[in-house]
Amino acid sequence: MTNEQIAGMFEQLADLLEIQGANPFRIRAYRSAARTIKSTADSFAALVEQSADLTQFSGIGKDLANQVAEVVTSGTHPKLDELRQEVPSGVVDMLRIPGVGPKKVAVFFKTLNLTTLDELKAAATAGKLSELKGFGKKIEQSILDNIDQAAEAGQRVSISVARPSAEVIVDDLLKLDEVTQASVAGSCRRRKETCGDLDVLVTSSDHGVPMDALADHPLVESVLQRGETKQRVRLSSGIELDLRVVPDESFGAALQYFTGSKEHNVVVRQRAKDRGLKVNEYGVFRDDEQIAGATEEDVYAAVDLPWIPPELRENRGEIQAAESDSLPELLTIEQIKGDLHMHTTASDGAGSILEMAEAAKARGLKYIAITDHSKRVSMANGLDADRLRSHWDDVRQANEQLKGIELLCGVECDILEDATMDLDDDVLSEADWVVAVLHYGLRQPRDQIMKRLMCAVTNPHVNIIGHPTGRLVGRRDGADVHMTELLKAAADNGVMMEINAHPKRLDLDEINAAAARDLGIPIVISTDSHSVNGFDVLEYGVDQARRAGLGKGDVANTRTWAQFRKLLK
DNA sequence: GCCGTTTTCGGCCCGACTGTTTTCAGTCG
Repeated sequence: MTNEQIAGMFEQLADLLEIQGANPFRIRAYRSAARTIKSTADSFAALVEQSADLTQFSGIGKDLANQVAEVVTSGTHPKLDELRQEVPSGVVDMLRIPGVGPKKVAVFFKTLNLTTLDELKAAATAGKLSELKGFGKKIEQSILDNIDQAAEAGQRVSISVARPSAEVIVDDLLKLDEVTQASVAGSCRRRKETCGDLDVLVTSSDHGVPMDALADHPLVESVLQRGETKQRVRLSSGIELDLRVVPDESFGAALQYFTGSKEHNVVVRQRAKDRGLKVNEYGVFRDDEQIAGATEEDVYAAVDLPWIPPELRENRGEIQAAESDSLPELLTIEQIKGDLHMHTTASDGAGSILEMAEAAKARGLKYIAITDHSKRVSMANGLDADRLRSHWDDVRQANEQLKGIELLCGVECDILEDATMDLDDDVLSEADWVVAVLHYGLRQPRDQIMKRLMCAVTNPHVNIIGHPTGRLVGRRDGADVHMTELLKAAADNGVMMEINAHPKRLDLDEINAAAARDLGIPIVISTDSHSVNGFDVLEYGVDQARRAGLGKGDVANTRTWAQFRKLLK
């Protein structure tokens, strides 16, 4: 049972309790525990086996600790099963309709006995919803307008899709004479892997101007809401965007507020309260007097904290670090000197060795490793020993020709389903750099997955585990990796860990990357480029590292190759 | 349901927008 699964059960429980009208703070407790479990690197299943004290984790008390133990040992949750009996899953699906929350869902279920989205749609079409007390024609129509999207609603989009749109809109709003400041906020500013929607903030002498400009923007499909200070639109890409217009003296407070995360802000506001202050999106107030708010720095200073980088604002220790003046100096993309994972036409890449090298050099990289696939990946034209040796000859020859960049002979070697390496040790021993990866058999049981990873970690020639879990963001869970065990073995055997920068992978995630760093494992951020444009994704890997709190010293490919190779076993 | 050393009870962040109301509830972020 993975942390994700345990957290998922608590989240379902919270949804069901909400529809039943349970105590909102009890519901919050379940959500908060789910969040803690999801954002912990250690496996709760393993912790239960070791009889560890789970109440050491924030938001998990005696009762929830028992529930976790029960879930892990029995695989089921009696209270959840009971609630599922009482509330059909189709009722929970109704929560995905924008504008429909637990209270309305409860009315649909309890008074009209509607149990699926289809039944709800039929009832709305027949005009039955508007006959309910507290409901009218507008709500009914809004449900009809949105119900077909309910299946897609709530789905998050990749940061690589969301962020470019938001930045174009911010740039265009900044061109308006009436707009003085503008910024992306929300999860996009925190550089999360995915965004549920976009938040954009502007200050303007005239509220109407930026709102009109947004409504007419080529990326915008329709306006969903418009008030005095807030406008919600849908982009043609399907992403929804909130625009907020605030006065200049409130820009910092609004930016802080709308950047979130919610959990981070709760702590900031509690600190304000403890100091007799109130923080809202308009500023920091003592009684009715505004004492801060023009800049984010002022807001944090008002609660006795230094400015905290948005990537860290998740209430995962950054407040304590800020308090003790030990916030990390986060990695920047300019500090990356080499890229150690990429493909060429020798396997499934689109660029030649020289094309990839020139493109890397043009981006300021000083060294790259050519790491084409090994033979098991036949679909990608993976290389056997003979082809690989001949390919390395070409790499060495290219290295002779090129000035200003160093080329390394590498390979992305599969860890086979039977826990052996796809290439023999004598071949691997000739490589400058060996990336070991799982591609096939990701659904194998944990024991076999771990056997395979241990085979790679203990191999004397393997330098790094690439995309360690094999997950695809929002599409496929990774293999059932016992991460704590893997990281410990990697640390013991001098094996590094990759943050694969491709926005579909971002693997390790920020939780596990931080856990690796804590064990002193050098992290390498790699693009896994399959073409000369593939290097573009580096920024997403850097963002992931920043969210993990990594600095220059934690990331090995900030070093020159001469320094880097001293880290190799 | 969690949390805490001023508390083991009584708190738990705050405001905008919408739609349905004649002053507020629900939803959202």
